[in-house]
Formats: sequence, structure tokens, C-alpha cells
Amino acid sequence: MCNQCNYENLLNASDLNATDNRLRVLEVIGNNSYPLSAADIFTTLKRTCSINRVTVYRILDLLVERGIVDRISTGGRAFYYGMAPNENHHPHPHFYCTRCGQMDCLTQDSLNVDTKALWKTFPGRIDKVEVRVDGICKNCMK
Amino acid sequence: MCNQCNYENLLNASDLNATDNRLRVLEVIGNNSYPLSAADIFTTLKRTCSINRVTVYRILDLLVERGIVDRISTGGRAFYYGMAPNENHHPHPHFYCTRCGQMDCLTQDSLNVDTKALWKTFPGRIDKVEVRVDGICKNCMK
DNA sequence: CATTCAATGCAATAAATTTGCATTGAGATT
DNA sequence: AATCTCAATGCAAATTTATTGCATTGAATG
Repeated sequence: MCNQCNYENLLNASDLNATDNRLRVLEVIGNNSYPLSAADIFTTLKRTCSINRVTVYRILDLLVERGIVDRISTGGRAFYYGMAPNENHHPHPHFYCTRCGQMDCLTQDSLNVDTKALWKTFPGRIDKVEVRVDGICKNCMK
Repeated sequence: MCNQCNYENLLNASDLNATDNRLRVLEVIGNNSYPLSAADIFTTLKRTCSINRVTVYRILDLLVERGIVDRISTGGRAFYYGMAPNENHHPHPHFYCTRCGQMDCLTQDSLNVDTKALWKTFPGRIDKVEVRVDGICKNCMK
């Protein structure tokens, strides 16, 4: 849950008009404590407003492209979306339950990833390092 | 490229009959120096034998389920497949070029991931830790 | 020779996402 | 005020990737 990010500012800073729909999508993502699928976001929005599925996808694409939101791959077929790293959101690994599809955020230091060497020697451009732990969550273990 | 794994033994050790198709799929994966998509594997096989796309998917599922092959997520929509860790193949991170879709293996120690703490404290079951670097590869940078 | 069953093929379906084209509405231009 | 423009959105259809259901085959077994 994020109480610190000003979504309107985030959009403006990326030269995006802060439309109602963009703000709504960003709020759903930012106010959630774990990443959500496009379907999750769409379903949530549908409850309180009339928005098209395609619009959600397009907004997500835009937010990812501008680096406001992170597209996170799962062990499954759908992407999940969470706030991209910024002053209020630090990069962190995720846990994906292969049984129920729930994705959780792990603390930044639960997995220690040292990327310094790679950044120095890699002959291309590095945009992002994604760390995902797959397994069965506490709930599904019961 | 793997000259050490005996694919027939790998299959037998998992109680799988070493059918021609299974061996072929495993050879394509094992003899390649980077992970391949199901489509890559299918296309490669099609060149030299008659096999159905569905058979490839089914064999891949089976190999993944038995832990012979790893299903690796990319920044894109398709899964990629590479040899699962065994005595000849150590776990390692991957690089995914978001421009051309090429996936490369990084050396085991180019990224230092320390998972000890997580294993001790995580309240569910951990099956796999996937580390993927996304960016633009050397070729696409030109 | 009949039976069984794992392996495979083929067609249809599903899930997630993307594309093409139409509509709308707020602000700029005449 | 009427018109124009363009970003934002909607709707239907298409695409991509993967999965399912059911039929066929062929080797092994009784």
C-alpha cells in the first residue's frame, strides 16, 4: 500500500495527461501490496466504473513504457504489474505461488543480489533485473 | 552445448521411455547454448522429422514436470526451455533482449544471488529461484 | 490373435494480449 | 459559434501461445 506516491505527479512527470482512467489504474496498482494481473486490475475497476478491458491494457503498456509501472513475469501465462522502483518503491524480488497464482513481494534483502559485476562487464544495455521465487505459498501448503 | 548429458539416461532415471521424439526434443534443448521457445524447438525438429506441435508441448510439459528441463519466463509472452540444473548444468541467470527476443545464459557468478536467508525463513515451499536480466543485447545496440 | 496402453496426431478450444477502426469530447482555430 | 484536431477510449476481430478432447497407432502382453 502506497500513501506516498502522488499518481498525478508521476503521470505529469512522464508527459502523460492524468486522465481518470490512468489515475484509476495507477491507484489500483499502487494501493495494492502485491502485483496484480491485467485481469485483476480490470475486474477491480469494473466494480466501480465503466472501463474497457483494452483501455486497461493500453494504459498498462503506457505506464510500463514510461517506467512508472513494472511488468513482472510469473511462472504462469499472464504478466503481473506493480509500481516500478522510485523513491518510495525499492526494487525487490517476488514470490509466485504456482498453485494459486498469488504473487507476493519479498523484502529487498531477503535475497541478496549483487549486480555490480554484471553492470561493469555486460556488453549490452541492462534495463532491469528480475528475481522471482517460485513455489507453493503458506496457504496452499495446508 | 552439452556433450556430457546422456539424454536416454536422464529420461530413464525419471521413469520415462526414451522415445525418439523425447530424445529429439531433449537433444535440441541440450545441444543449444541458450534456452529456446517451444516454437523454436518445433521449427527445428520440423526440419528433420515429422512431429506435431502438440507433441512438442506435451513432451516439454513432461520434461519440466520431471525436472529434466526448466521452463524459463521471459519478458515476453512465450516460455523458453533450457536444461534443468543437474551435475552438468548449474543454475544460472539469463539475459533477455527485449528487442529481438534472444535469450542468453549468464555465467553462474555474474550475478551473485544469496538465497540462504530466504530458505531458512520462508513459510512456504520454494521450488526455484529465477533471475533474469532484461535489456538490449549487443547486436541490437548497433 | 485379441487386448491394452503409452505415445502421438489432429482439430477445436482457451487464455491473454494486441490490432484496426470507429467514436467522443475538450481545447485550438477559424 | 461552427469547425477542426487529436488524444483517449470503446468495440469487434485477430493474433499468439498453449491446452484439451478424442481418434489412431503400434509395440508389448496375455
